[in-house]
Amino acid sequence: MVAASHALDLNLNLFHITDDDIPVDDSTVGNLSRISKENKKLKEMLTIVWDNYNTLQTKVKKVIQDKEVVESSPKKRKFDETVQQCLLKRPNEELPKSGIQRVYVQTDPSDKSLIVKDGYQWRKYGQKVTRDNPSPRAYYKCSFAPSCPVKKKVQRSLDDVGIVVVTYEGEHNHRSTKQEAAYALTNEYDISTSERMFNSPKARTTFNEVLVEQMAAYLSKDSNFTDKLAAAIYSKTLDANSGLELVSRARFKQSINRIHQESVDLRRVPSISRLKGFQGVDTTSEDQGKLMFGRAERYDKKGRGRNSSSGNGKGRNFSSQNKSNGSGQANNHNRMTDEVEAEDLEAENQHDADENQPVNTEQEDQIEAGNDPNPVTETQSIVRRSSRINDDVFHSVVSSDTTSMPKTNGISHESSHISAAIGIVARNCNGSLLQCLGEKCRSESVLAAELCAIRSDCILAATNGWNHAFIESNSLSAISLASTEDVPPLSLAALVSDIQYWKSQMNLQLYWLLVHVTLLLIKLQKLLTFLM
DNA sequence: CGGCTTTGACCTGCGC
DNA sequence: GCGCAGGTCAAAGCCG
Ligand SMILES: [Zn+2]
Repeated sequence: MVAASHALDLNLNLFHITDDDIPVDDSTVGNLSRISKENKKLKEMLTIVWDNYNTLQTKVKKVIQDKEVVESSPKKRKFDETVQQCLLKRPNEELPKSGIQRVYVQTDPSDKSLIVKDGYQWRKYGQKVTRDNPSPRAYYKCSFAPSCPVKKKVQRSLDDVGIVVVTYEGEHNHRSTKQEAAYALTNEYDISTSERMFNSPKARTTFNEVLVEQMAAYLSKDSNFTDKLAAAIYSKTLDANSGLELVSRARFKQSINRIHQESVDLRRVPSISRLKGFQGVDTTSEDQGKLMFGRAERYDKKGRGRNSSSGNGKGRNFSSQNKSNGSGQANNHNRMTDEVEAEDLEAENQHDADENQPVNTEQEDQIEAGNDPNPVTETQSIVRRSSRINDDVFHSVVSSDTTSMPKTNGISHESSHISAAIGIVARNCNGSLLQCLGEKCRSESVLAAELCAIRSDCILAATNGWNHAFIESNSLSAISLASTEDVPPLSLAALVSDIQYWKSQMNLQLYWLLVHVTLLLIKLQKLLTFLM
């Protein structure tokens, strides 16, 4: 994330300064054009990465298909127990006849529904009891039918009731909903789109404002760049003033200090150890099943009410389940608090904190990262509650930081587990703290830790009933994985499944941070034009 | 009211 | 042709 490291605070404070028409020196302009170029490069890279990702995904799929199907003992199923659509175990099996694909999905045996979420929308058109299998077979057509010819059959395995066999027939001639979202992320949010957004007063919705503000807040973490810019603007102001002071130095200094302070505060916010009354949650891999268990239970409870008790032609009663949306929030909340057991921390308004206590953030960050001085990666994700256009709901923001480090002497984070710390902070659009919690997590890879962070964000959003929240991560891989309906790597399937579950339950949206970097840079450019 | 599920009826292919 | 099993249709009903 090169672009993210060149940050500029563009929040409202700074905009007030711009009203006074401050000139900018050439070095700043140079910086900006450089960033602009970098951003372009990043976008190109993104396209390449995305293509590579898809290629890789296809290859992985193929490899998995070639692999022999190995039954795992029920005891070993620590992730996938009771998971509705956890595509954990069974590799796909492409039947000789092309276009027919069989997928084995681990589900809760007690759950009689035959719903397998795979990112596409289906319309059920039949259900039959088959000869030698007690559980019925459900027939689905793609809801884009007749334009899309894909059909699928879903039936529990005869050998293992915990496994659902899904037979796909044909190929979709359209993207899935998740692919659509991912595509929108990578392609639609290009410069021109952003520019249109910011040029049109109508389109400049509250949401976009918050989006940019939050991104600005995120980027202002890099005090290095804000320092430089602030200094540049300040010096230019002094030069240009020549007797006529457009901005009082005191006011300007105050603004700069504020920027610093906010930058410092932003660094402080995710720091778990600083949070009063913080109580971490250890979600080591052994415990990961918990969350899913709760989820599955809840899922199981819903949609039971409307089964017709009459049998079908063959004299068998079917119970079926509704789609998995719109479940009760109160229940949701209880579950979450029961299982996560994280204490919601007291809100802390950081804008009130005007005292300028110098903080060596670099040092502190290292301390907080743990004893290991060589953290592998840092993930930041942000959950934002958007205000829907017509709702007068105030905005709130939740962000989380993950710092991962090798568990053992840092040989390779692929071969050994890593431990990660996840701090989650809820904030409103002003940056005021609303809620904090944190957890430790041990995962098999950095990517898993990133997914873990995203999942935590999802869970927090769900806990608070933040429908339509936005979840951001600077890990493209994690976002991509969570946004595609393709079969994830086995080791990540549970996490991905969890994220997708919450995503659909709460209508969450996953974003890659670069998108917002782009948005911010647009605004930055506009600011500079204005300044000059 | 539209989209989806349910479910009995109907269609089709196959073996005898 | 008949019976059987798998697959599909479509009317009725549910639900947001
Ligand atoms: Zn389709």
